[in-house]
Amino acid sequence: MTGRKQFAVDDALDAAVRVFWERGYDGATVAHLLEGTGLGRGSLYATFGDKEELFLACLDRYATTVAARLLAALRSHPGDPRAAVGAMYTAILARMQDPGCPSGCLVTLSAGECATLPQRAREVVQQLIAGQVREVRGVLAEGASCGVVPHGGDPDALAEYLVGTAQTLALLHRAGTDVPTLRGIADTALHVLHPEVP
Amino acid sequence: MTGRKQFAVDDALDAAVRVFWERGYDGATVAHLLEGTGLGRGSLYATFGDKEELFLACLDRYATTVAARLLAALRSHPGDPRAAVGAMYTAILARMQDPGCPSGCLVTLSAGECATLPQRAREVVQQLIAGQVREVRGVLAEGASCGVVPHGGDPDALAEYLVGTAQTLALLHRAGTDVPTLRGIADTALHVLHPEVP
DNA sequence: ACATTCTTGGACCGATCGTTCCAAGTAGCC
DNA sequence: GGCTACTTGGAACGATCGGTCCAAGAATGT
Repeated sequence: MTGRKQFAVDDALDAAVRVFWERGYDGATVAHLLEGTGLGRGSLYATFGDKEELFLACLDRYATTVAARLLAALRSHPGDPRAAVGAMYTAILARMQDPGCPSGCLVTLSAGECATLPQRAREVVQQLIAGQVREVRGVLAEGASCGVVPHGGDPDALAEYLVGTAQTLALLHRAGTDVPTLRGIADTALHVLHPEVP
Repeated sequence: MTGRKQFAVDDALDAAVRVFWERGYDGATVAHLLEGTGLGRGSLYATFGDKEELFLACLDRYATTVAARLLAALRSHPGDPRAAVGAMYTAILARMQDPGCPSGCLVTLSAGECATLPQRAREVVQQLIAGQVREVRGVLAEGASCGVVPHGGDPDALAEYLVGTAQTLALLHRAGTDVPTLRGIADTALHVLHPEVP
C-alpha cells in the first residue's frame, strides 16, 4: 500500500503509552493497541516487535516524556527539598486534572502488576522506581547540606517515603479519589519535612 | 460422584482469596482458581457463580478475615492514635514476612486494577478503602479528644494519608521492596503524628 | 522502465479465555 | 429398594487472546 512508513513512530508510541496507561499491561489487548495507534497488525509488529517489547518501549517513552516533567519540577527548587518535593506533588496533581490524561501513573500501575509482568518489564519498573528514589535522595542531600532538612531519621527511608507518597496519590486517583482530597494527602505527607509545622 | 458437597465452602473461598491475592482479578484465570481450590468446574460454578461473583465473595472474605486482623491491631491502642496506627503498620509488615502469605494486599491490588474491574467489584473496593479511612478517622478523633493528636491540618486528610501509606507499603512490597525498607517508610510516615519529633 | 525493498491491512493460526452442559453417580426420603 | 435431589469432573462451546503470514501496492535506485 505504501513503500514508506505512513506514520510517526513517536506518535504511535505516545498512543500506545496512553493505552497501557489506561488499561495496564494485561488489560491492554493488541486490539486496543491497534485501535489506539491507528496502525494495522503488520505495521505494529514490524515496528515494535511483540507486546512485551512494545511495552518496554512505552515504559522508556513514559520515563523520558511524562516522568521527565515531574523530575523537572523536583529539580526546580535547588536547596529547598520541601519546595522541590511539593512542586513535584503539585505537578502530579495538576496532570490529574488534565482530562486528556489517563488517571494515575503508568509506573505505579505497572508496579501493582509486577507479579504477572514479564520479567524484563518487572525489572525496568523496579529500576524506574529506584531512579525516582535516587533523584529525591539527591535533592534531600543537597538540602541537608544547606540545613533545610531537619529530619533525624534515615535519609534513605525519607526518600523512599516521599516517592511512595507520590505512588499513593496515583493509586488513589485510579481508585476514584478526587484531586482536592489527594492535595490534602500530599500536604499532610510534606509535614514530615517540617517538624516546626505550618 | 457424591450427592452432598465434598468440600468446606469457606476453605475453598480462602483458597480462591489466595489465588486472586497472588494474581489479581484479571491475572487469575478460572484454571488457576480450579487448581487453587481443588474443585472441578461444576462445583466451582454451582457454589460461587461466575468469576465476578466469586471475586466479590473473596473481597468480603478478605475483609472479614485478613483485614479484620489489621483492624484489631488498629483498635488495640485506644486513646493513642500513634501507637494504634503504628500497630497496624507493624501487623502489615509482620504479615509480609509470613512466607505462606501472598505479597501486598488484595484491596490495594484491586484498587490498581479498578479501571478494568467489573463495576460492582470496583464499588466494593472503593467501599473497603473508605471503610479503612473511616476506622482510622475514628481512632484519630478518639485520640484528639485525649489531646494526643497535635496535627493542625485537616483530620480527614490525615486519615486518608495514613491509610494511603498502608497501601504504599503493600504496593512497594509487591514491587519487590524488602520489609526493613518498608519499616523505615512506615516509621517516617508516623512522624506526621509527632510534630515534636522522635 | 524495471527490479528491488519496504509497508500495509487483513486473513488466518493455535492457544487460552470464561462459561455451559451433561452423563455418571451418591445421599437422603418414603 | 426405588425415587428424587444433588454434586461432580470433564467434554465441549463460542469468543478472544497474542502472533504469523501474505498478497497487494508504493517508493527508491539504476
